[in-house]
Amino acid sequence: MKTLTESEENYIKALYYLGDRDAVSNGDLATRIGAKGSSVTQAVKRLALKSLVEVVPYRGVRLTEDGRTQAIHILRKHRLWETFLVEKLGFGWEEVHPIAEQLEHVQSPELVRRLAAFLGSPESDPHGDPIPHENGHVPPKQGRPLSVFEAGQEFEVVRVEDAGSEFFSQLDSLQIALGNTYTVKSISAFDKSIELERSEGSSFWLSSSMSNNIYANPTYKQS
Amino acid sequence: MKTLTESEENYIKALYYLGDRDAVSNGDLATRIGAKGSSVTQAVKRLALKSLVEVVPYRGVRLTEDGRTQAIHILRKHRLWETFLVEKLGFGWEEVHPIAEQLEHVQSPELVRRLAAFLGSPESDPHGDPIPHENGHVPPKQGRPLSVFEAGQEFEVVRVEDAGSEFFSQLDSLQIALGNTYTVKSISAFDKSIELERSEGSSFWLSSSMSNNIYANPTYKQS
DNA sequence: AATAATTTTTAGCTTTGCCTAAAACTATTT
DNA sequence: AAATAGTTTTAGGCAAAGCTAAAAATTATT
Repeated sequence: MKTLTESEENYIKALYYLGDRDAVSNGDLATRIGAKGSSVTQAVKRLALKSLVEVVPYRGVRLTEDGRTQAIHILRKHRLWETFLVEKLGFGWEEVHPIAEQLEHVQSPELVRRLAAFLGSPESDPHGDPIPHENGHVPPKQGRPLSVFEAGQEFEVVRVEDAGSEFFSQLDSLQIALGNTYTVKSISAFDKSIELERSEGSSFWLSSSMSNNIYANPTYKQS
Repeated sequence: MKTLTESEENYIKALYYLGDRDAVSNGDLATRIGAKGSSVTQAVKRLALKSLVEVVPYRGVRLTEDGRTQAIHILRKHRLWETFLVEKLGFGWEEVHPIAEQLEHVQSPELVRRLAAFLGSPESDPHGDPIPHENGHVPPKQGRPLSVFEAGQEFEVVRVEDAGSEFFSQLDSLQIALGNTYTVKSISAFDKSIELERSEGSSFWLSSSMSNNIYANPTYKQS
């Protein structure tokens, strides 16, 4: 398993994100990477030479098992570093992504092992995304979007999708954080916005564009 | 102050190490970087275009004030990360250099600030080398080589030079660590090897090639 | 001072990774 | 089925960073 360049790592990470085991179109990959289609064509050719992907011209690119394994390891590093930045250095959860994108390229298996241990082998990162295990196992993503819950349902926020820094500051100003529980008070028939009640009694409205990026598990309160 | 490539950062770091404000020869720089002279000639031309160095053909290269400032910031990052790796992750002091060489290239001033705070704003790294301040001030290197001490003198080990992993394991097996104090019991007239006495009474001999890489401050014991 | 040895630079080649513009292929629509 | 629209690939450039081999400049030696 040879060590990859930073660009190569970014490509297989993007391929895993966009398609996991499925084929990804040149265009989607180009958008995700932020390069032109012609650059992507070239890049995936190089990746194919290293058996990280399989390419069918005009049809798309797909990770090989080897490529997928490597992608997962990079994801593991990314999420461990994000956890470190928030838990140990006190960064806000909206700030850590670009820094983790740099840190994830550092090559040292021992560093990853020690970092994970230092953090207490966390199961999920500050956004609630699962941290792949060292053996390559990727736990499933937790939670369902708030839109699926009905009035009266209590739930625990377990994950948020990265929808930009404005989304995060909105979350912060509403004091929404992972682990918090709320009850659905009502749902607007007009625009699907949701009224939530905090455990201490106060309540507030959440637009559907907000709630679509918030994932939760129902709590079956002991009666 | 534009952001540099990893290669550029390595060049200015090498220039700072080899010459600080003095000119460095192409050959010395090539050896340090691990590249051929012709590559170095090219590289320093690029650096000169960015006003990081001044080049006089056939005469050598010298950092500009801007280049020097940037070198010091990289050194600060390097030594902070080494401290993190040893203090927080439990790495041995002989293992951390190559990992810190990767981490030092991560770009985020806020990360450096928070890392320093997290570590308690350390003055020196695990080898006893001074950590440059955020404002660019570089504290002087501490200690003098053991060879300058005379029999009967007590001293505190404050710094070691990186002389390879065998050197470090030798230090470990003799239980020599920063902060420890010893007394010079005798000095061999033949090969300048030194007999040292530990505070608990036991003693051992140290070859001059070992002692030349160990730096200490005399302790003036209160009588 | 002239020659020899060493160091540095120039010239030309390679790979990575990006670009634009044009050609080729696929998909859609009439 | 043909024309058009959209996507992907090819062709040709460019910059960073390395290399080798040859030329030029500097330093050392006779």
